[in-house]
Formats: sequence, C-alpha cells, structure tokens
Amino acid sequence: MTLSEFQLQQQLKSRGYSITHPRTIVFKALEDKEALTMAELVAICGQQLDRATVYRTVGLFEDLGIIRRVQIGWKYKLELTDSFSHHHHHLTCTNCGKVTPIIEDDALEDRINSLAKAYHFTPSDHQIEIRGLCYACQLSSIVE
Amino acid sequence: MTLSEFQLQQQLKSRGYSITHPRTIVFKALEDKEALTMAELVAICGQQLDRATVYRTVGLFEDLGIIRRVQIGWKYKLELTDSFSHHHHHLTCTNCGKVTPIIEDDALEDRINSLAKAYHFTPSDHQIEIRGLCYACQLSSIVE
DNA sequence: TATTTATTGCAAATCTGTCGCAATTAATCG
DNA sequence: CGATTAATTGCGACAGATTTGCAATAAATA
Ligand SMILES: [Mn+2]
Ligand SMILES: [Mn+2]
Ligand SMILES: [Zn+2]
Ligand SMILES: [Zn+2]
Repeated sequence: MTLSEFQLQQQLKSRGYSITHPRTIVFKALEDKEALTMAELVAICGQQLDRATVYRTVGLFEDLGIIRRVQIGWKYKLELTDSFSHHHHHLTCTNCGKVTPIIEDDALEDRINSLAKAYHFTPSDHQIEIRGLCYACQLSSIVE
Repeated sequence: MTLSEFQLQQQLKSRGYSITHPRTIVFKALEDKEALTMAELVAICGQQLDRATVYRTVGLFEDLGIIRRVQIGWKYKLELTDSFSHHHHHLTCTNCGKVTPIIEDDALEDRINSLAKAYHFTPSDHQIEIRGLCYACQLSSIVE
C-alpha cells in the first residue's frame, strides 16, 4: 500500500466513512496522474464500477478535500488535492492539448495572497491556468 | 451603436461571418456584465432566441476570441475577452458565492509570463481564480 | 429587387449528472 | 470466526444540458 493510500484510509476512517473497494479504485485512478476529466475517470473505473458510484465517490472526495476540480481548457478536470500531491498550477498547450504542471513558485503565491488581502478576502485556495503554445508546437508552427 | 458593438461587427465581417440579429443579442447580453453562466445567458436571450442558437453563437464567439470561459467555483461562466473588456481575474467567496473582479496587477502578470517562459511556453492567455471568504462573510462568521 | 448562401428554429437525439430503492458489502461485536 | 447492523453500491429511471439534421428564414451581394 502506498503512503497516500494509507492517508486516504485514515481520512475516511476518521470521518466515519467505510474503506470500500470502489473508493480505493477511484483513488488509485487519480493517483500520480495529471488531472483527468470526469469522462476519463468514468472510462477507467467504469468497467468495474457503476457511473453513479464514480460520481458519488468524486462528490465525497471533494467534500473530504481529497480531490479538487480545476479548469483545463474548456472543461474541468479532477486531481488529488495538495495534501495528497504538491501544490501546483497548469500550463495548457492550445495546439496539442498537453497539460504541464507548474511547480510551486513563491513569488507567484505571495502575489496571489497579497492581492486577496488587498480586496479584504481571506484566501483559502486558488487556481491558475496559463494557455499558450508548448515548445514542440512552437517549433512545428515555424516549420509550416 | 457602442464602440465594442462596432468592433464585433468588424470581427465578424473580417472573418467572413454575417452580422445577424441573434449574434447582436448575445453580444449585448454579455456586454458590461460580470461573467454569466450559460443558463443565465439562455434565460436572458431565450425569449427571443432558440437555445441551440445561443449555444452555436457562444461556440462561434469563443472561436473568434470574442468571449471566453472562466471557472467560477465548480462551473464555468462566460465573459467578453480582454479585447472587449479589461484584463482581470476573479475572487470567489466560497460562502456567499459573490464574484469580485481583480483589476490587472503588473507584478502578477509579469510573474505569470516569466513562469511560462521558464517552461518554454509562449503564453497567449491565462486565468486565475482565488477562492476564500469575502469581507462580509468573515464578519458574519465571527459573530456566530 | 432577385439570387445565393449562411444562419436559424425546431424537434429529436445524445450526454451528463442525480435519485430512489432493493441487493450487497463493510464494520462491529459476541 | 459467524451473526447483526448500518453504510454503500448497482440498477434503472429521470431531469437538465448540449448537440445535431434539416427545412424555413434572413443576410449578403450584385
Ligand atoms: Mn495538476
Ligand atoms: Mn470577469
Ligand atoms: Zn503543444
Ligand atoms: Zn461572501
């Protein structure tokens, strides 16, 4: 069992939820992967689980702060929260669709927090998506 | 006719699309408003336009870079792009749902662009949402 | 104003997400 | 380890959101 799988079980248990087969399957599907759409997640788990169960599990995991939704392109995707992964943001290539995580940047995080304060907000979370052309797509567009 | 309505017509014409009544209605519905959900937009235009037409127009406007989707909470909303409005980001109150625009901040924009460069991306656009408690909701949570 | 082509409205189809309920599974305890 | 109990799941069925084909209509052009 991985460390985060253990964390998941602790999290469920401490909040009075059972550790079930479906919940483990959904968690593993998201582990170590860059954000998945709901459709992709259902496709991965769908052979073994009912659609409704995947939705219910996603809902529960969101409530428990185990996964979060982020906007990538025009859809939202799901990924493990910072407690199970590392805080990061996303670069999306508008040409090939590749999504690259941006590792945490203190200057950026600080600016975000100061801005929230300037508007008298108490920030709890934030998300950033930068869209543009990835290196590979820049090269191929020069060739054309 | 407003300046941005004129811009819209230029944009449509130059790309070979007709300037139609439905397209004008959808554009006006979004003008000078903070992000609308698709449901809100359909409600506003729905009396005069078919649902399908609203969806098709939104799709076209997205392709033409006239409107964009931004994630607000767990849903997306629609708003005019920077060419028709001013570049900004969003603060969302997780308690009352209020959405506040953050006016452009150079330090933030610079950091975003440097990060993109560091990853060899050519950035074209980005979006930021900060979630947290607005001032009013902070006060009421202290009272409780 | 007549002609041509793009656009729209309508209705049907398809996705997406939700719900109630009976069958199953996990947790608990002797 | 079995029996008991309560939570969870699968299975329709369902409501809402978005897409599509096609005939009717409106916009552009000359
Ligand atoms: Mn990610
Ligand atoms: Mn806005
Ligand atoms: Zn690319
Ligand atoms: Zn609030």
